[in-house]
Amino acid sequence: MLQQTTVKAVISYYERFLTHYPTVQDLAAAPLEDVLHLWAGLGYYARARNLHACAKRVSERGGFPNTVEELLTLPGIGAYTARAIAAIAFGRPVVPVDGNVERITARLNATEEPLPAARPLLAKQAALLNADPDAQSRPSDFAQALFDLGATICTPRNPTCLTCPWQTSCIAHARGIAAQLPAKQPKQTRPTRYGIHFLLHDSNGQALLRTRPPTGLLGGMDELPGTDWRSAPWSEDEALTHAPCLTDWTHRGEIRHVFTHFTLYLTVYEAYLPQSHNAGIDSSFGTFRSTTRAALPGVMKKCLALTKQTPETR
DNA sequence: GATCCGTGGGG
DNA sequence: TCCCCAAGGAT
Repeated sequence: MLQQTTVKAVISYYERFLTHYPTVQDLAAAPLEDVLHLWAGLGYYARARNLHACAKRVSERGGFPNTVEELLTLPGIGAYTARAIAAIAFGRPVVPVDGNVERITARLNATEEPLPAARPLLAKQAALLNADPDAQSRPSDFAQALFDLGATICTPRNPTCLTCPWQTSCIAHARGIAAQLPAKQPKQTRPTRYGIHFLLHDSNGQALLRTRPPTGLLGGMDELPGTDWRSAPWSEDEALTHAPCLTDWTHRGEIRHVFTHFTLYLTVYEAYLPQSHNAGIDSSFGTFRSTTRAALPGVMKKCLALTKQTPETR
């Protein structure tokens, strides 16, 4: 959960997750659908799919591997997580390299090569950080101390070098360039995409929902039926030709959602099916289900939040 | 190596 | 409002 996600955002999800799945066997035995439901809103949903697959592997092999090499073979576990588990759970003297450790390392060594090209070099330099026997004897404490140093002192902006225990050995600080490191490659502009989605209620308080393909963007998550997300905006007439059925659609509003690599604007139409008409909708648009039981990503929760809202509350 | 993959908070 | 960044991994 902590991959690319802040502790604050994770905590409530983590606690709820462990309540449902106290052991790795519990997680391995759970349907992926339930796992995605518990993950909904946290983002990077491949992590949930990988964690579930990982639990199955661990359960099948009768326990967790305790070496970096074996951990690396598990789904969702890469160079960072393998070392974090090895150090924190199994006391192996390795240094997990996350964003914090990359930043600390770049500053200690005044490494000016920009990310991401500098990553292999920073990994080699970071592996030497625990050369001190005291560090080697407490791999878990040392790893977490590095995370905390990066989170509280050696921060991305305005690092508080005055209180840093490593100030005297930091080359970047000596040169007065700590705050500028690590350098980063300029990023490309984020494109914009547009889509239309339809919120159709039946007479039982359920909504028309469909499940996205198992991999890729929002893989395995649920959504309101709608159009593709394309670079050109949709006209109202064109949009309505993609509706699940002919009925009295109300333009309910628009939402904006920023993904990692594009910004999305969605227009939402809403309608209520009369009691006698909740059949005859093509299955490609989904099925009528409870929205509270669905695995809805943040972008779809925004769409649902538009229902019956007045402009003043928006 | 470059891309793809969410969401929330801080400055 | 906008940009940055977060206990990264897979393809």
